[in-house]
Amino acid sequence: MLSRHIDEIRALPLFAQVSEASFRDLTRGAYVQNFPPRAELITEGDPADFLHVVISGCIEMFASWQGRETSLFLLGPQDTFILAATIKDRPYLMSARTLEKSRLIMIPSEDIRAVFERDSDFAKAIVSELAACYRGAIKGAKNLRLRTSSERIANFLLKEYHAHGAQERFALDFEKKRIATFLGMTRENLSRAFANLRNHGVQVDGNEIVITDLDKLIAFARPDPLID
Amino acid sequence: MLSRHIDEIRALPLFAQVSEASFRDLTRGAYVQNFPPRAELITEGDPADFLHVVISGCIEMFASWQGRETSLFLLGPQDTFILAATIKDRPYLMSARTLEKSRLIMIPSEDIRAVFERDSDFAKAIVSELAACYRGAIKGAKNLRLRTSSERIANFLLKEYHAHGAQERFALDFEKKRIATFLGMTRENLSRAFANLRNHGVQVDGNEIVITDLDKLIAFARPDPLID
DNA sequence: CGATTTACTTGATCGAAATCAATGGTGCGA
DNA sequence: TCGCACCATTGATTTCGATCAAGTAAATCG
Repeated sequence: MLSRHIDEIRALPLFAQVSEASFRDLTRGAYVQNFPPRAELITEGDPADFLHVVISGCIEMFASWQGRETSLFLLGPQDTFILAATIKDRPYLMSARTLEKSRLIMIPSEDIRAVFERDSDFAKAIVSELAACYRGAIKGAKNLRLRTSSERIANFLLKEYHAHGAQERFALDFEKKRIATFLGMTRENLSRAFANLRNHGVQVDGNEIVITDLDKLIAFARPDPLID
Repeated sequence: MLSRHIDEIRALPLFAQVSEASFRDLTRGAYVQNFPPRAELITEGDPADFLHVVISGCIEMFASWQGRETSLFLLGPQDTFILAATIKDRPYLMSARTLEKSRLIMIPSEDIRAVFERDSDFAKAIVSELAACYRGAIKGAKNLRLRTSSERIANFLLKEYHAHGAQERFALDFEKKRIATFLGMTRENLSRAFANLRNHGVQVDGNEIVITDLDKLIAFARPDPLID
């Protein structure tokens, strides 16, 4: 089960530098599991029994309080969760659910902590991963608090544009509902914001995007390496 | 200069477990500096030259974009910033300014990275600190996104209440302006929210707080260990 | 002591986004 | 092919908080 994925796991940044022995210790108790869409993987408040690594699919991290719910992150292949809870041996602060059919590796938290204690290369990898997660969280907070929804979409489209080889015409990789979640707004407001972008060099037809005026879009979006 | 503070630095969680040799290496290039109120200590985008540790005073972490500004954290004694940028050797994502007269230790980032590489106890302390920062950031995001401003204040008052030995009458430790920043709102809305809490078991007079009905306040605030 | 700044409060208005509601389009299975 | 989900769009309304505008009280300073 696990062996079919050994190589891709080994290549993940978190494991690339650890010794062969440590890697065996980490994978011995680990297993790979497939989940259907909309499966709740972990629930906030539960003890952090496993570190999860996404192999394929799409995971939403969210949190609830008093019947309200907010989406905090969207994760894809190679992302991990929730490292901080695993390390500190504290309860999860977030819940996770699949948005589509997904495959994950689950590694017992005790194994993570044990290897962390004695393999300094693994400890370094963890620090690097944690620091990256932290900076990602800060960037997300800035994106949300400093920009309007139209500005967030404009920057999102610029990133997609470059991810598609700077083609002026491309298709969105996700359904709009998911993009709305990802950008922290409702799908109604996403629609309105897309409509609004017609004034800023973007044509939208279904999930076909045409950048009609790149300079205008950039002038509106003002992408910033300290946020994006 | 530094020697007067050596003991309190040594006692910080980040340094408590490191060897004497590592501690010397960390403090050799470090220095203590005093800042007046409203001094800008670091600016987002600058290279991460120093890890900062607050000895006394109060520091606001904030970020700007396109003339807008948002306050992200308020730090006090024993808090550190910005560890993640130092570790990854990336630019700061946030700016920092003093809110009052403050004293800080500044440790060259290279020294942090050097000791981190070879002292695994220090590496562990860094992981613990980073994980704590990360979880703090998540809690902050949940507090902000899942609660209204009145609810945030209600929970803030409950924490102050317990910090003052569960006395029903106590004085606020900060000026309201600062509390507003800390809770992510304007001082006008803080005033309104305080007024609103009169319906939920709290009397406010200047910076004197009287909890007239604790159960009512708790019922309104719904404190949650996964947020507070 | 009076003058000026600073902190706080309160009211009025504005704006961004959420919510509610209605409708149109598309794919899918019976 | 018909119905049925599900997604997306659009409009109307509401809500929360920000902003603007006075005005008061307390603190500081000449």
